[in-house]
Amino acid sequence: MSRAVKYAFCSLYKEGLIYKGEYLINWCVSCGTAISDLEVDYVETSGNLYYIRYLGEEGSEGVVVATTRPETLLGDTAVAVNPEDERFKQLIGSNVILPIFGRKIPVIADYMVDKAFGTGAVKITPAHDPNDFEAGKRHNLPLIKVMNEKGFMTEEAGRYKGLSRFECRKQIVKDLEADGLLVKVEPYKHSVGHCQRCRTVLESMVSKQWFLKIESLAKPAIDVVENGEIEIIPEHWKKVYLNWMKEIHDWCISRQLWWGHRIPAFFCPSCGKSAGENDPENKLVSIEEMRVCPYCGGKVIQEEDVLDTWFSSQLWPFSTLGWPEETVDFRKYYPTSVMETGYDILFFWVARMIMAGLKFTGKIPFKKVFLHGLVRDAHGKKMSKTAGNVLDPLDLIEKYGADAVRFTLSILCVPGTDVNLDPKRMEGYKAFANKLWNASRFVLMQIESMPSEPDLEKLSLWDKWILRELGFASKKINEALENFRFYEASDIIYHFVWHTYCDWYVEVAKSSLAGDFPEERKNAVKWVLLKVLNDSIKLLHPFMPFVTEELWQKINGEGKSFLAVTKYPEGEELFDSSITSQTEELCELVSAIRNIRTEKQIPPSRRIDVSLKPFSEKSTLLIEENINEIKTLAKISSFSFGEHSNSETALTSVVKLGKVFVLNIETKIDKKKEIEKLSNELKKIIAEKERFENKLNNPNFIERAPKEVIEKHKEILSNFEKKEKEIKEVLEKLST
RNA sequence: GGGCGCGUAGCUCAGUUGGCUAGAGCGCUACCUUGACACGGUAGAGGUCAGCGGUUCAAUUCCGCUCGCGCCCA
Repeated sequence: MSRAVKYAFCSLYKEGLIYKGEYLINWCVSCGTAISDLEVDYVETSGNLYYIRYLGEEGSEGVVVATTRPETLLGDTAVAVNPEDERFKQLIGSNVILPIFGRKIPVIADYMVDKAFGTGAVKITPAHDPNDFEAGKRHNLPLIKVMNEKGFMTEEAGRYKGLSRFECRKQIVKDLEADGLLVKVEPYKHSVGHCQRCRTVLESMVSKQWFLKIESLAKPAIDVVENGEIEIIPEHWKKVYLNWMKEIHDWCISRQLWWGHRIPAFFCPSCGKSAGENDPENKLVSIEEMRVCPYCGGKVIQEEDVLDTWFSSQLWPFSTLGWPEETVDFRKYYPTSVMETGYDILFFWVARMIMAGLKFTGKIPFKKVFLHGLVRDAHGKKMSKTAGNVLDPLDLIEKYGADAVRFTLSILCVPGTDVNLDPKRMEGYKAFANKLWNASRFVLMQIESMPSEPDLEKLSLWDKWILRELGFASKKINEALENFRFYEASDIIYHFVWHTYCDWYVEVAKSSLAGDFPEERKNAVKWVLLKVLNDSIKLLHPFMPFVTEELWQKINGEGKSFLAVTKYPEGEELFDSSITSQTEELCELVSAIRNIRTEKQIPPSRRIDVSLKPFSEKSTLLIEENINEIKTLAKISSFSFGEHSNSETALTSVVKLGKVFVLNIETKIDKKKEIEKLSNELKKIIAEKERFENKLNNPNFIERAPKEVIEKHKEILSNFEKKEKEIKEVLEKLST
């Protein structure tokens, strides 16, 4: 790594892309180091706007400037106004008198000045303000440094020398007041740059630092993202990336810290040659230790400064593979496929890896960049030690298990959104792991020996249904994973295992395994139970690696194979859609009966007799074929079909998605309550029905909407009509 | 100041080219220890999709404005 960093530095240097220069940098007086633009935190701060009069040359009233930092006036070398500002036109080119020092400074015209800010005139301190520094370069103004690296006033500050920047401000304000030059002070909110590391207010300061010329590196890095060679996911960040890259500034790569890669550059006290400044033959950098000056043979001294940590991090995709050596790994694995990281370091790291990759290897470092959100606390607050809301992953794992922690992060990983990590949520997924464990236990209990694969076409409706659902789930999970929709993939497998497999299929299987059925049928059910469980475990493995591997071993034989290396189920559409619709109809019926049980407060332990008013021959046949399962699921002792007339104790109904189940259950009913319930239901249905009627009566709708939509609407309408009719009939019977 | 994004159930969030009666998890209510599972089961309650206006046959979805919130860059 160290060698790669030196290599990178030296080669950039020899190409003339690294230079040392006087530059306005962000300086932290407390850390004693320069920091990059990206390490500055802007904090909204209440301060004051000081209005200060700079008198005219011949004692005229001159001009009033507004500033938040009066102490910097000591380093002022001009006053600027907007060239289009009528108020100051006649002043441009004349001089004004700098308060306190009495120095003459020019009034210059520059478009950077905002006519609406303060008085429309601003003081220019090129050595201590980034905008002023740029203006100073444009107008050839001298740089006067009035503050040192520790935040104290310099020689140039005259009688203020030695004061801290804050004391100096107080004193200056006092002195201005005494001279009658302080026009007014008004409270002012502005954002002030703070050091990300120590929170100290930063200074803009002229200083000698090492820089990397970035423009020629940025161009190709813009191209590869613009033309899609590198894909950023979610796409919205592409815009953010390009925006930043197109306004990129030279990168200040030196730091004055005691840790980090020391810059491999040297200077020679005897001949005065110095890397980055007057090194015409680019000899004063070296990957190897250098002792003597290549120009004069004198003893050289190495630069004390170290490199910004991101300078080495940018090499990561290839330096980890052995670069700058042409290793086997490098040849085999570079470029890599996916870079996955938090969006907060898109600029710090990702952008720089792309630039460095293109520069040093000539290739993109990765094909895709997946940016996930940041982990925050349960209510979206940034975790911080001071706020005391930090969650330690090891504590969470201890409490909920690594599988639950991992699954939770995965299901919360919605692209573009931060992760609000609520331990409560983890509890739910710990329960899920437990559920899976118990379901597996049940399946293993049923199976003494491996069932043989049955003829799929001969399977029962329920068997076919769960296999079909498994196929869908697998397919959707694969799609979701391919598109980095981890939350969706996790959600699908969760729902499938718990609410499809456990809630329905396992319960149905119980009735087949317990009943008096031929061995062939039982074998088929066992095979399906196991097949679906095995595939579910495979599907779940990336999200819950530990419990799934453990179960895999238990089911398929300890140490015989590893789940991690089995093929991930791809999923296919099995059988036809009638399997789904028929099963759904049966589930609706079961739910309808259960609903009545609850409403009529029939305890689960009590078996009941049910008769159902049939709605079609097909349905009747379907129900008869699956009567065993229905009886188990709804806890029914006897089931029959029949149109019942009125009965004091029996008639009731349940409205479900597409149907009205009119059931006779032997229990007392409260007619009044029943009528009330159904009337409410009827109201809702009529309202919905009318909505669809209105749409379908609209000629524009019929004309412009696509055919499928119209058909769908018609179907829904007819369902509502049927329901309305059924409910009305029941109501009529109840009220006679 | 410039840019980006977000306001959907009590909480945290899905809802992919506009088209079923807007979903999930947790929480909540009622009933239930039924031979895999109380870290469980069954059935429920709960939403004028922030507000206003526009485009459209049709808007949670597209556009504009307002209010509230967050982030990034100056």
